[in-house]
Amino acid sequence: MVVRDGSGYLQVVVSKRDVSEAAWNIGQQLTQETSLAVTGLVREDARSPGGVELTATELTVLGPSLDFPITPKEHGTSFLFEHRHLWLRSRKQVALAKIRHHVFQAIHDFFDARGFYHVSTPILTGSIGEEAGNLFATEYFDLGQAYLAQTGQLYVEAAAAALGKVYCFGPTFRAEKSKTRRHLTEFWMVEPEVAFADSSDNMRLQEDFVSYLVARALDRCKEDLKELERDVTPLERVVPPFPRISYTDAVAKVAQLGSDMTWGQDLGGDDETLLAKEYDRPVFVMNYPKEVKAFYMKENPDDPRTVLNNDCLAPEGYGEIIGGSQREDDHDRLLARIRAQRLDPAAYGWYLDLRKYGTFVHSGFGLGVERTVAWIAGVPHIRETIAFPRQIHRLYP
RNA sequence: UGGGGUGUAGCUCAACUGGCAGAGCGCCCGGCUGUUAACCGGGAGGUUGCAGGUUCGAAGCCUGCCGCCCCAGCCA
Repeated sequence: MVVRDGSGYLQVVVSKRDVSEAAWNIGQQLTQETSLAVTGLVREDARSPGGVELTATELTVLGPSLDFPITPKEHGTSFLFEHRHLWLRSRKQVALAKIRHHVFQAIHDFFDARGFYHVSTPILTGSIGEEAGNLFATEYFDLGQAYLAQTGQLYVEAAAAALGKVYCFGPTFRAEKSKTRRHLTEFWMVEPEVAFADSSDNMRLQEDFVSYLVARALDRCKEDLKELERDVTPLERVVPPFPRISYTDAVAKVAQLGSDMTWGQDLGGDDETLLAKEYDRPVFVMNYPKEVKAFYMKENPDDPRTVLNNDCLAPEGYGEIIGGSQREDDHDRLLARIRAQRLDPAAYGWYLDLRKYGTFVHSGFGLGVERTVAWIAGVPHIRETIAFPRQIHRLYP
């Protein structure tokens, strides 16, 4: 049999001549996922996977397990997600959980080593954010509606004025009715924000950051990547600098490759895949049309139809893992953008204040952790990269 | 929200043109075995998603409803 304690797997051999009759009988009755205590002798043995195994001398059942629903055969996704609390114990799910852990740890290590401060931004917010239609609403005492945060960015801009280099890292919520392999209604996003950094500085930080996360996974998750049968050669190519292409050039390029999109539209999922396939590492697409992007992005002085932003597209069809931009730091221009998008300036009073009292060039980005983990681990759907995914049709378990 | 698909045993699926509802795995009983998703023999297990309709006869055809999956949009 194989036992598991989280640190790894160990093959255990129960041999009739080495155990009491009672222990032998227990061994005969053992079922899948029984919780047990085993005492014995560790031996090298070429026949064991891993080369080491344990000859049991004592065997105690701590918690029996009858009719464990997840058998070693095939199951469909609906069934597995209904039993997510038990599915977590499967080898591939354990490997994914470990990769996720190391990515989380690497995020904190990267920013700490570069002098960033971690700031906790609120999950309950007023109506401030990007698009009101995508917010989860709840009652908030006498103050009316509150919403679950869909970004910490605006808050982290305020913190950057205090601390220079900051990041927030937490769950974010989008009430989008999205049903694709790249979407969850609750996901984790890390959002750095840097004072006195422009759009170019921002992309340099992004390529260093993404490369660091990949390198960390390659270093610490060898066994887990192997368990998932992930071909790591594409990951080994992920080193700075990443190629940069303007939105305008990207449109021309995907048109050449057969897409029918035109200047002014956002890049669709197919367009992103088409473009990403042209490169052997993540690629930056810069300076999108103003109309398809958020109000807080700074206008591009060289081409006022566009803004100083960038997306970062992961290779192998994993799509957008980062959206970032230089922020509009001029009070009057920002106010004009807020009005142009028919947002309520009163709700953004504090955000406008940041431009009123010692404004400064600053930039930042948001990286979707589940998308990043899915790409690194090579799994087709991001819902497996989080222990209990929240999707439009799933709230259990 | 739109397009496509799907729903049959605990699980994964089959069942020709509408003609006796089946297999593998799991489970139970027995055997064998340094195993790797072990193997061999036997057994139990069904309101074919729900409601109605057509028909001598419906898992299959028709109508309505429900669930799920994939893709698109939105985005990270």
